[in-house]
Amino acid sequence: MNSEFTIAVHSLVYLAYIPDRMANSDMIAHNVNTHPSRVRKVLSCLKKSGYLATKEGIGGGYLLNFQPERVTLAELYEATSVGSIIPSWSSGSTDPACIVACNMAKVMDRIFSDAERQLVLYLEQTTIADVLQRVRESGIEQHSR
Amino acid sequence: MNSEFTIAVHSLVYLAYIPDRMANSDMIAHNVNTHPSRVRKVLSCLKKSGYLATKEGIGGGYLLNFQPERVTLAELYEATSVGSIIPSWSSGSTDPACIVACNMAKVMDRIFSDAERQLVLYLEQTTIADVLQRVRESGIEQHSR
DNA sequence: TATACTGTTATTATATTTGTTACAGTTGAG
DNA sequence: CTCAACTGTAACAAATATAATAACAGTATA
Repeated sequence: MNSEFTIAVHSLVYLAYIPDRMANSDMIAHNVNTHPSRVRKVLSCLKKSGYLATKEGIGGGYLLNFQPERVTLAELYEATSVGSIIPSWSSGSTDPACIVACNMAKVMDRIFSDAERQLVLYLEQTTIADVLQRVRESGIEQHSR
Repeated sequence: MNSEFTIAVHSLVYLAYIPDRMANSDMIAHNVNTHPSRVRKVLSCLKKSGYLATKEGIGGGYLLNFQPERVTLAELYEATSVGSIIPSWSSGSTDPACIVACNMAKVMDRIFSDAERQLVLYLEQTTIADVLQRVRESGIEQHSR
């Protein structure tokens, strides 16, 4: 799985967490632990999909453009990483002498596509608000020990 | 997703397809379109899990050790590629100043593990015999055009 | 007009995946 | 017994994918 999905989810959870729901790429990159440029790349994509507003110039940054309860991980997967569970390598050949050799790639591709559909169905069950909630619960566990 | 899973499935479908259900790594590698050594690596793993018998020496090779109707893709995924949909990269840091930064990795890891469980559930629905059937149907489509 | 941002591209570094070679160990035929 | 044909495995090389970094044009705002 593509780690841009992780960066997208983390960034949005972080924005949902902070009071004014706004931060620039430096702050997000520091929280996510990657390079600001990578954050900008992922978030510019989420902006195009309408999940974020941006403000350029002094004091600007990324601003959450949705209710955390209304955006699911499935949407973010589709926006950033669709196809990423399908392996780039395919078996078989176009040699028509063996139906296994020449049809396996097609059959496996179908299996992977369907698997991805199942994955998306599962990701639909979790919203950004849910993830933030889990983060908070993790924090509580941590302190109570 | 790991392509060893693809190699495993393709190899077993091929063995299930050929009449005597036996072939050596050269024949399988040629059908799969990879190196015999890679085939041996994957299949030695499947042998350990009991899906194959091997015969060394002249005329030897890999022999299907199960009914194609009784082995699911889930088992092969577990044998060859478990964990492969979980990204190696994790976000966040151990810096305790922000609960998002320090708990996201754990929360995401849980999400990916659950996603993998869903994937396995899906793969349980398909057997090697089903895949072979689909290969045969692809072949029919191909000829009827 | 200077400054602080985003958006984007290009480049480098690192990690992963795949291909290949090599060889020890095993089996069975002759 | 000996040779040839296998598997099993490790080591290495090549190719590819991923992540980090740098650079800079464009834009908004103080």
